[in-house]
Amino acid sequence: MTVHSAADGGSDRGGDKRARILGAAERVFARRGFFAARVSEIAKDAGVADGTIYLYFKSKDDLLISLFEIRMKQVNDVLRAAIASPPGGATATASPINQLRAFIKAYLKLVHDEPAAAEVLTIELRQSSKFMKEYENPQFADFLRMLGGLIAAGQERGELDATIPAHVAARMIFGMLDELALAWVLAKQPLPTAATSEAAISAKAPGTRPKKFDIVRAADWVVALVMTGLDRSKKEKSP
Amino acid sequence: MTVHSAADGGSDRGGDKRARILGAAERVFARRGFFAARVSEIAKDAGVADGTIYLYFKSKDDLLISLFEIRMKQVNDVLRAAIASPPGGATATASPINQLRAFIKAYLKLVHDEPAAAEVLTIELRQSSKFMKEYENPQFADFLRMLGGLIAAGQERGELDATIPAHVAARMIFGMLDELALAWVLAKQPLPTAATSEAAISAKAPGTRPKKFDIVRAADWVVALVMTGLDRSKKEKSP
Amino acid sequence: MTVHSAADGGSDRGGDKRARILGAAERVFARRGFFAARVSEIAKDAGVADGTIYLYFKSKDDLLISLFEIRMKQVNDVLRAAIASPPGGATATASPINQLRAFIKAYLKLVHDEPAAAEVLTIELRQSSKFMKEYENPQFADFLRMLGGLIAAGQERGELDATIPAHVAARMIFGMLDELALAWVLAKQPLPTAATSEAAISAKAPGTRPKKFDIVRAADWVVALVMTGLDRSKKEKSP
Amino acid sequence: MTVHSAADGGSDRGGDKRARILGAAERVFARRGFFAARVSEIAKDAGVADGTIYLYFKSKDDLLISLFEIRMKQVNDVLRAAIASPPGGATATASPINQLRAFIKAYLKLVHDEPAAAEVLTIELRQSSKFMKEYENPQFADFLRMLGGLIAAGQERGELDATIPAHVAARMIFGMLDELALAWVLAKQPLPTAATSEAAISAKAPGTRPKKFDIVRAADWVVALVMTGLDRSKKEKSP
DNA sequence: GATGAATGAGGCTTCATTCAT
DNA sequence: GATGAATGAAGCCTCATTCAT
Repeated sequence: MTVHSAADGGSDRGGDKRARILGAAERVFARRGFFAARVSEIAKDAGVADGTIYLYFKSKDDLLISLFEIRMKQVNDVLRAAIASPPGGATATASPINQLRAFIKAYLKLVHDEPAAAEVLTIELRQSSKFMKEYENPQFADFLRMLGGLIAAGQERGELDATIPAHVAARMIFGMLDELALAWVLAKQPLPTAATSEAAISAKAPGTRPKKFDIVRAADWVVALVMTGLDRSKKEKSP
Repeated sequence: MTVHSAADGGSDRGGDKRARILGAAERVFARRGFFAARVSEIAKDAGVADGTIYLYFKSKDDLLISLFEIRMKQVNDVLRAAIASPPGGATATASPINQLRAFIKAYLKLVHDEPAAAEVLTIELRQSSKFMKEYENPQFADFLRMLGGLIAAGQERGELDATIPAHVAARMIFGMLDELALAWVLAKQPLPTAATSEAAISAKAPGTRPKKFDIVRAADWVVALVMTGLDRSKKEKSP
Repeated sequence: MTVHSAADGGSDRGGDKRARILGAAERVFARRGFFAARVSEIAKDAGVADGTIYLYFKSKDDLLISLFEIRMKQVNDVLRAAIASPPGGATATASPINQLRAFIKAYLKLVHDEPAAAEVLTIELRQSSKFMKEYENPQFADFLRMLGGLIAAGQERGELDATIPAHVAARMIFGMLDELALAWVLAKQPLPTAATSEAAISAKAPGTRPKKFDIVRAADWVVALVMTGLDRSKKEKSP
Repeated sequence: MTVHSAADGGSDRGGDKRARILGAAERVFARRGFFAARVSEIAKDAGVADGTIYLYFKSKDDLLISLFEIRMKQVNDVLRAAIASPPGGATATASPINQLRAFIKAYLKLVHDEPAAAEVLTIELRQSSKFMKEYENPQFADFLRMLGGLIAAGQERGELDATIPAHVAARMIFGMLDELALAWVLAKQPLPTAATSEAAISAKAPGTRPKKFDIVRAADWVVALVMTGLDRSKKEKSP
């Protein structure tokens, strides 16, 4: 799945300039970070002239916002599909709990399958106060609404603990997923870019950059934590 | 608790320039974001000349790193104290579970008491891949080690679920705390700065920027989720 | 009188692209100024593609020069006709003085009838030292020669003061006409373009932008000044 | 009189950066025209770094506006002085007619003494629609008011023809002065800059660029035209 | 002839950092 | 130590012009 999703017969030629630019932007943003990314580098990576970028996007900011919206929409689409169709292919509508499980698994699978997108969503998005503070993202609101709706439904059925407000629970779950995604994404790169900045700290304290782990499998851990929690101390209750 | 906290004999005179600069940097970073923050604005806010900053810090980057390390160290100190002393003042060593509860509550209380610091820790830290990717933060490693150690201890005692690796669980919990802190910090500002940039999106989708909530109380929710999870469907509990 | 005036068999179809482009250029130059005018805006205004302009003109510069030459030639034609035919339709050759009067009146009437052309001639022409300094304009030379010739003829006949060199007097009269035209052209626009630039000064000092006046009537004032001057103090001399 | 007027002991060193920049801007604007002038060339000519210019001026536009205002103010000061003190040093207040004469002579002498300033005032000012259309210049309004006031005073005394509105007469006189200044300024340069632009027309039609003339002496011609006009045909005066 | 998407050189401006005082 | 005026590298973006269709 490249950034331009749709059926792409491999021919990256033609009028797909916009998609090429988005793809290049995603790579360069992931490589350098939004602020350190140079428009000229994106252009070169996309194989177009600098000015061409401005035929498709209003500004560098617009490029990031567009990228984010496209990606977040894809995420939402995938998640919506995941919670709509029960894994077993059963036709019965899935229960909120099963939907929640599917949601978590689908999200982390997406991170695994689209690491570049994951970088944009977990890192770049936070790069600019413009996006953090000024830019209200409808796609992200959708994401939270979907997750919160699942939880609220479960609470109404009495299947999920209702003491935690659904939208807060949604935030917490998103935080878990996001942090796992971030840790996994950062663990990936061995930083081949010989850090030019003298500010770069060379001593890599072990422990911060976690050993690479299986993010897809981590979904089970998230489900476990979210569903049953960590506490096993009350087992003595049972006679 | 100002940025220069301890070991500051009250003399806010003389060599406190370093502390004044750090305080100003924290405010300006929180106000503008790291990249949009201007060194000259920090200098003015601190009441020193631009050049003076370079007598105490190697660069703007160094300023952020120093700020982060000081704050994170304070956080770690507070958390260490919180898990060391049982809330009741009892001398007995607290159980891992109680320590975990204390840890979570102390963290969110800190966010509440020091919002400027919270901004630096939750937002600025992620603003630059320079810091995300190149800078290995020993204080953050300590934070994770402390949290992970608590969980590992609980797992060894059989009080906490051992199927989730301790360091992964620590990440998940940190993600929850961090996301709540972020939501709370961002909910705060009513954005009085009349967004001049045309890129600013005017339609403020309700729901993205959450209504202000009680972050201290939210600690109970985090504890609830972490300890017992959300699932209440196993009604076999009842006899 | 549109820009393509004569020799245009009415067929506004087909090869009139050149004329359409010139007309659009005149409007856009008048609206924006030469430097701020965009070739693409001219193209859109003319209803042709950007590239089409380059089928008819070498460059944007060439467009301005062509426009100026065409307009200036028209002006010269009108002026030549005006000084050739005595106003009363008499066949007798007009005297230089009457020709001078006719010249002045015809010029200002032209400004009144073709304000877009007047803008090009009074404003755009001076917008670029490229045109002021590098481009020697034969049409303008003709204009000055015509006016200077009139004056010289009058001087030879003893009807006009000969102390002022004819070509200098021509310059002075052109200056008067040009300045009046400029003042009149600028007085016209109520500046509907909500000045976005912060450089725009808001305080509109009354007096600079003159109230709109009757430029055709102003011809009489020019004639009066040129012919008899302002001085009325020596009238008491005569017994 | 350099751009920074005041007592300048020749030492172009010290804190006079602002003045050096203004002087350089005047030269470069005169040499290239406002639009073709490069900020970097101004900086080099002033012997400062590019960025230094922005310590003293908000933008390139601001530089031109500042330059114009300073120069125009100097012009107004000189003219005010000229019409205040009768040439003979007599203490009696000069008559409007004499003031008008003094005004005209002082203006053209100024053009002669400060050709760079004259270029800015006659050419650059008109380079941008920003200045022509958006920017209302209070100094130029003062100039016109001064000249118009002189004429109105003469008209009230009955010494000057009252059929021409004073402010229109002022415009006409300014037009004459401005056109003469322009012709003189343009006549000066032998265009040593081997025109690089292919658009440059090489054939220099003689006649357009007038032979250099004595602009100070030309003041007498302007006075003659303004006072008595050109018409000498009414010989009925004599007998 | 006509099109208009693409080009790419180059300008204005910002701002972290330096260094003479 | 402290200052803050000066520096100058470098980026985003514009827009006249070209050329494959």
